[in-house]
Amino acid sequence: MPELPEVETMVWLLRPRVEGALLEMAGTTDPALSEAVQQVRTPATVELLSRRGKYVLMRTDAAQWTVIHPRMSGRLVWGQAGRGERVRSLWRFSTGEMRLVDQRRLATVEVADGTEPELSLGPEPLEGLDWLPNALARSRMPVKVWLMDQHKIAGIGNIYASEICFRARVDPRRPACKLEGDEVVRIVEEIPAVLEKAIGGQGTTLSDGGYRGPRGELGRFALQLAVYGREGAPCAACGMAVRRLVQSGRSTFYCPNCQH
DNA sequence: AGTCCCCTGGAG
DNA sequence: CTCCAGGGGACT
Repeated sequence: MPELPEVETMVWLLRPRVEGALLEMAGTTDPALSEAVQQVRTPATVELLSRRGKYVLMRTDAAQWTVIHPRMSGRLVWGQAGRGERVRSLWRFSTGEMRLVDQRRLATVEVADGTEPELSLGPEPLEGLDWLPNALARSRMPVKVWLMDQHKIAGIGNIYASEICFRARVDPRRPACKLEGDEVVRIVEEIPAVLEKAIGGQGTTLSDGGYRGPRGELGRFALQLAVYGREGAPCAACGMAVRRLVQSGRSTFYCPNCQH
């Protein structure tokens, strides 16, 4: 479920509890994760909890990195998991416990020694986008597919890619290299606008049970999704029915009137 | 860029 | 039963 804003929110909530804490034990009940989790050296003090793209990274003073990717349904929670939630892994700290809950068991955990592991990700979208116009000009990929390509830009997923195209008034099928100058400008503006607004709302929640805030509340951004998941509903800007199409096997939502 | 795959569950 | 789901890697 999580894209950059949800992962950022997760890290933001966990960082005050985890950084500086003593990691006493790491364990898992899932065979798919045991090889990685067994390598975790304890006890060790956590020096850093950070995000890169949609990954969570934790560094300890044992010169060791744990890299967690929530994929579709994973989530890191502090304290107890909710009733019926599938706990795949647990980290016990001097300050309490962190759990990886993951209904679909698609999340990954990797452990690496030494320097920060290479993740083969494009640049962070909230650290300046001066490079983006040139990068778009070099690709014939449909712009929405391009935005979701983690090697090109890190952290944008299926929800926010549709939302960014809508707010930039760009047809998601348009080849990246064929965007007009003002369309590129709007894409550059809307990427941080959409992501930062979502972070401010502590991520997005859909009614089917994705991300929940610290007290189980609905993320505020969910109410502001303009097109994602709204096939057939009227466009907030013009009233025309929102359409759904499939690009690279993923649903894209757009307004055929507002987005050319 | 498309297809299949990993995995589980909900909706229709 | 089929289709769908916020991700992404390995194929073609």
